[in-house]
Amino acid sequence: MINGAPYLENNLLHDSSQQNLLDVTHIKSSCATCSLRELCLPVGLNDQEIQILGDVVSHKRKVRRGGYLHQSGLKFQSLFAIRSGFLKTCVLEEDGRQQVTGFHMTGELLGLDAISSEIHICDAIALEDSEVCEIPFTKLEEISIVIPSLMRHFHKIMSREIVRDHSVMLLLGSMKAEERLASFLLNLSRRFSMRGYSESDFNLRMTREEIGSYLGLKLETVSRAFSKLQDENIITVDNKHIQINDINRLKMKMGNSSCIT
Amino acid sequence: MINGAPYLENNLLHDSSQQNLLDVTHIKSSCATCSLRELCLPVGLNDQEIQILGDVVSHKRKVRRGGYLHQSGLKFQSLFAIRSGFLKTCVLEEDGRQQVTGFHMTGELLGLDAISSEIHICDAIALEDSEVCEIPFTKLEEISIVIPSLMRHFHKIMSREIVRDHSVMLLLGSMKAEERLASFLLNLSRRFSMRGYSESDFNLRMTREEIGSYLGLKLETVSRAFSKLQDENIITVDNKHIQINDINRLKMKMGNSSCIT
DNA sequence: CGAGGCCTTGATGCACCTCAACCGACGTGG
DNA sequence: CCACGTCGGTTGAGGTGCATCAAGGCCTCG
Repeated sequence: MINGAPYLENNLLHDSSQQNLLDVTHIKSSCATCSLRELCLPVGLNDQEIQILGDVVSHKRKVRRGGYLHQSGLKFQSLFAIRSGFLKTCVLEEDGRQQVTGFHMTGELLGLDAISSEIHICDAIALEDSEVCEIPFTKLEEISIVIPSLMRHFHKIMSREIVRDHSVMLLLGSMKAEERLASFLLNLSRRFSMRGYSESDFNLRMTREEIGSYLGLKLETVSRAFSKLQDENIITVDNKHIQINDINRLKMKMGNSSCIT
Repeated sequence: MINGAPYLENNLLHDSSQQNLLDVTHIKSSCATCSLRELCLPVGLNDQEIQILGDVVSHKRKVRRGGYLHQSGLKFQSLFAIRSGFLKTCVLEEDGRQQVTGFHMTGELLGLDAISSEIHICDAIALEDSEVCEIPFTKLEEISIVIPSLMRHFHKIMSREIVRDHSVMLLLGSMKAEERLASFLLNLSRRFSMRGYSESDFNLRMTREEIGSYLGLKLETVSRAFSKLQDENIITVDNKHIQINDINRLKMKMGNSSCIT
């Protein structure tokens, strides 16, 4: 999908990848050679341990823009580590509204919320063509018995997700629209910069409505908040292209509250 | 505290001890005889495994009403399982405001958010005299290597916390005051009923202000929402004593949204 | 008794929602 | 080619739900 390559390619490894309903393809991959190993699950593992993990994480899946990585209600079997691309997770309410619970980029792990019930309780949708590594969860638990440092790191990842959620709760519970948007932009900025991209110049992958859903605001309010920050010369907005002109004043906008982690 | 008894009493049963800086006491305990083992970490373990776990969970701590179980910034070493009582967790912002991130009752596990940084990032404060079991986290990780079902259950507990946080995010992001309060009351009701207490008649342990902080509302708004639900004969409010008169209509109040899990 | 904590209720203001109009980009089909 | 619809975004006008400010009641405690 990234250069228009056919999805239905057939490779001969133990991986026979047909496109399924969820709009993905399967490809062999390995942790040992992955450029994300300092960001992803393998953090802190030695070569041998990475090899064991890589054998478990044998499948790579592609999800095209707009496609589902997983859907609410489906049985949970694997976590997904994002190799490239950008996804959102969202829960669908009975009345059709959907609430975005997170935006996810390379090196992040998806599916942690499904461990408890073994059923996916949210949808994961690609906001741009994406590739993920599939990590069968029971196998991950098995090898984490022989690789204690992997287990420890996995626990930290889950814990970090809880911390992140708490900071979003704080945002939703006590910040004004402009503060929320500032916090959101700074969070994106930091995550882009951690991945080697510019911290002050990036493209949003999501619509105003998705941002609003995540921040507990209506899309018009998000748009107005963007305009206001631009009027103050703190950022420059050109549709989805954002430049942060004065990151310190953007931080001031958040008031005394701490940023989304 | 409850009846004005001195705190520094020294009794000779397995029930006493000295008050330390964090206002707690240390006592020997065991999972094998704990009435909460179907609710707490030991879920699904056999007798031998419970024994191993019980040996690790050797200390019981008491926290008086208003006392800290742990404080933000302190080094994380143990998880805490609540044996009795009721606690809140909250983060303190730079400007002095505090936001409640959760209310916690018997059988629930505290400290999961501190695993990632190994530093407590929130305060845990007892809302009534409470007892907790202290679970040294590195030991828990060690024994979960030899008790895979413990590891699996622990992962589910962490995952459940993430699910819970997502449902609170949904509440904060999209529900009106009355819906939030209804959701909150139904959540308490369900958790009380799981523990053998009445689902329709209970006492709140927290103030209106703490409820408001948790729900992203001001205390006056919480108070008005209580009054409104009472005016409609859905609940009866007598200060902290709540009776749910019509649980179905209370559920309707939440709209189509799902409850806090 | 007075002080302080917790709660309730009323009056007022404002931040955000809602509704609506409009714009530009893009794709489609006559 | 242009007409047209759709989608995402911006902006304005008006309404409203909640915050804010303020007063007063109840209870406990010293």
